[in-house]
Amino acid sequence: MALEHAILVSLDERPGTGYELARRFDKSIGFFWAATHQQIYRTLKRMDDLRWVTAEEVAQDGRPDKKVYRVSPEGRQELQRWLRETGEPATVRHDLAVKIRGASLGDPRAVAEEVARHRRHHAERLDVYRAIEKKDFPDPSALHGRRLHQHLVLRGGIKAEEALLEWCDEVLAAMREDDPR
Amino acid sequence: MALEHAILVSLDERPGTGYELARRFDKSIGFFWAATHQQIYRTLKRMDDLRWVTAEEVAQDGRPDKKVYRVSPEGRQELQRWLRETGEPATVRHDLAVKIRGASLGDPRAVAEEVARHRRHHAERLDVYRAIEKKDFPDPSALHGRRLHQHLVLRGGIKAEEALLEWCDEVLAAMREDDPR
DNA sequence: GGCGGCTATGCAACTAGTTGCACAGCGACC
DNA sequence: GGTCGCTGTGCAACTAGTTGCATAGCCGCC
Repeated sequence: MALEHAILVSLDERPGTGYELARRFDKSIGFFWAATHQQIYRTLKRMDDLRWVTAEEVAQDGRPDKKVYRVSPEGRQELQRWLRETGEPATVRHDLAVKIRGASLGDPRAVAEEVARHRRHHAERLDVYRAIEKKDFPDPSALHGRRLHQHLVLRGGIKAEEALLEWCDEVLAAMREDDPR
Repeated sequence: MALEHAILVSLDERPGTGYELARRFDKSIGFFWAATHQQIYRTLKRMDDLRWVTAEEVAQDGRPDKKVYRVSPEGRQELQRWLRETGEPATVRHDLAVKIRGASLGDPRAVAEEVARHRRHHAERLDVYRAIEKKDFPDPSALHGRRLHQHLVLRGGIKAEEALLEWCDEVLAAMREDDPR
């Protein structure tokens, strides 16, 4: 399970509350590891029990107290242990691929429309990634260490979305030719 | 949940036992929807309760009886309903990306080695996909209907693995330049 | 003056997925 | 003669992830 480790990486970059982490998991690190606020709160609690993080309660007025978490030495050690571990490549689960494969058992046009929807999503996502790259990494060749690594992860997102976009286009073209309306 | 639907698609192509389905999920359809034999047996049982499949018990000698499942009319209807449904794009979970992003908090060289391991895995997987394409779809432009859809899904796998391979190479080159040994 | 959205946390119940084990006979290999 | 792997099914226990709800005050909008 890598949620703990994704949280450790994120908290190491900047301490924060469960709520803030949930925001970060809606973007940035969450582009490569999805998580809801529920999961994050539960996991932070467990990590606190394990002493991988320390929580500092901060009173606020006008809103509930918040707990600012930061990585402890034990947490950093655990992260280093995990980084040395070998892991299996992520298991894939693409309902869209299953739908395409089953298209001829239902309405292929409805499936084509679903592919078009996904195409739009991937195009948007790609725009977001490219905008981040332009803004945060204007000179990629000058990068080192942490900043380099952040950029490389973003590059992975860009390459994945480009491939998905091309695939959607290929599928749409082939299905249109197979069944011209 | 698409496991039921992946099973429906697979059983519609050819009826089979839980064991056979588990084999298929180790390759072919399983390249796009991972599942263990445990999950498959449990799901088949539930699908049988829902009358989406029918089971025919076949006695064998020398080994346990087997249950050959096939899709029922209700199952086909459910599949058609699902094909018309819109779904969200798959949530991603790439521990490798998390590891790269955290590389500078541990040993970047160990992470680079992990990237190299994944690179080998993706290169192998790409070879498998290309071999299947060459063998099963020698003339892609002549395909229609079900065969076309099967090929398009395979194309998605090829494009995804190509993108991952290129990404691994980019990461390895950049990390080597950042930290030449 | 009400409604929705933001910050902030969390419980409870559910669904899905993983891991380990068990049974059982066959054939192949060493 | 024993171990390993294949076919075939399945239970039990666990871990992970999702969904719905609750609390609670603030702010801005219509």
